[in-house]
Amino acid sequence: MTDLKLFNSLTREIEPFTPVHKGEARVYTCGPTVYNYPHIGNMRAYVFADVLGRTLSHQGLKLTHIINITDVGHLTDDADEGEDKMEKMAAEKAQSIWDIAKHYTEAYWADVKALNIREPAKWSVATDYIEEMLEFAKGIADKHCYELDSGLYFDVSTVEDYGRLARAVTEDGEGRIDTVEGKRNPQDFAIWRKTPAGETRQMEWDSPWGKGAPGWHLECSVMGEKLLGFPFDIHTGGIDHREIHHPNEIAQNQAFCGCGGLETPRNSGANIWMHNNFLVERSGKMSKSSGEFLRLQLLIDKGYHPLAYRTMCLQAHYRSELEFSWEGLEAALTRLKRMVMQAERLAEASPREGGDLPQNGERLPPAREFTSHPKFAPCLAKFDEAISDDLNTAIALTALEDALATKKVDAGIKRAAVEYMDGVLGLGLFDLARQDLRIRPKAAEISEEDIEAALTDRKAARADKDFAKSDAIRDELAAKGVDVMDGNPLGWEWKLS
RNA sequence: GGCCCGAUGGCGGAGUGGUGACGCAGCGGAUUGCAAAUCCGUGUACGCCGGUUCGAUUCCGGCUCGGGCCUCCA
Repeated sequence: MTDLKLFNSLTREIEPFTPVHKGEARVYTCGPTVYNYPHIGNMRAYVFADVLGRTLSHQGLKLTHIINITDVGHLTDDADEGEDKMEKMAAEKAQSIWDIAKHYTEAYWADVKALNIREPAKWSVATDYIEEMLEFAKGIADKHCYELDSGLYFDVSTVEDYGRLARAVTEDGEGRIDTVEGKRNPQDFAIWRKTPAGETRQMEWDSPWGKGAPGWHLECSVMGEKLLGFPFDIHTGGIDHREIHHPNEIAQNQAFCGCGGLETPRNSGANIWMHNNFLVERSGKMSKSSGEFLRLQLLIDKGYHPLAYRTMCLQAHYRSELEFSWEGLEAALTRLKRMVMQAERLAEASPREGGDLPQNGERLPPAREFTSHPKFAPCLAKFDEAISDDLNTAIALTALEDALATKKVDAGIKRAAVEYMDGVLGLGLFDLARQDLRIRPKAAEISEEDIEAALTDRKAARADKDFAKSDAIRDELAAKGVDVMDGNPLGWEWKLS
């Protein structure tokens, strides 16, 4: 087992991973704000966090992973006059804010499941922690906060090294507009947002600073501390969080623990802060606020299996921007298909000693036979080295493919080795059949029954050596988006893109 | 305007101071009635200009181009 090294955004260096609690890993992942559907760029963050969690399990650590669900507190913009995202969507849809949260939480969970993202130890829901947030806020209010008409604000000058994570310049930037009257520093942010006088919100709570809702940075500090304890091991999120949300969260954490500056990373509340880079399109970064966005369901509607998207994510390093294109997705689907076909050949083999990765909260079982097998030991070494090197999934994936391509070996050992590596990457190759990857595109002009009927006719024509007819049927099917494949048990596939 | 990042073959994308991953596409072969699918094999790259070095795609400087952030965002 190679020692795990991870890139820490706080120091901008690759560091050895040393658990805070021996034999354990405690991870907090910033989850979605459930005011809309997640797009596939959002989901990249959870695929990344999932691979991180699986890698920690692979390292033999008992994992406690928390992902939060933000159902309150995000503003449509940073000016505190901005509307609350949740309230806004509720108003637009004429639904209760709680129904909105439920609907989009479930939509998010569906995507999580479809992408083979493991269930965390807990989905922590922000509104379940209002009391704790109030306690947290009261604890830091005197020394670090001040009250304005619009709410309770955090004075960022009261903690050391504010903005270190973002490498932010401390002097006032030209482009930054101070929209809230009375803020001591432009970077000061709301801990508690008061409901404007004369208004009533669906989500509001009493507080020493009046009726209102918590600021959107507060929940992560509170849930991280409550559920994992400061300092915990790793805090993850999208790279955008590196600039505003996490620096603010860190400032709150420093205030809470009364500790010093960030030369000592654990004063931030977590030893390591990790951020995945964006999924981008040629037209620019994906954005929810720009109207149309790519949802996982759209990929499925076009006939792409969701795990093709996971494969696509794994082909790149999490810290690199990843270019999304339909061609790229199709390439990933083909790659996945070929892996699945290799795995299907091992379907009958009973794996030696099981290749299962430990589940969330479990410990790694003792070394298995395949780890010392002459043909698989090199694959596993390559795999382990790659995944332990700041999660180099691109190379780890090739090690998995090396194992799949290994010839003349006991199928049971091969299956165990493949299953193990796959357990870390999370493609679930043995839970997939090639047929599962054949998803009917929504726009398909022909039903599967009609395809099968046409193929029966074609088979008869071929038996009669009436190739003109059989080729005509094939052409008709091709025109309707179906590729016929005679020498293949699957028989036919959809033509995508 | 400020801060930051990137530039690798047709596309995507690793990695490295000297034998130039990998995937998809392409090409060749096996297979097929012909194809497709599958399997095997295979070519092509490191933005530009300098510098350091025996040697740089890899280190340093400059330039050009692209992108991100400074507003909600994974």
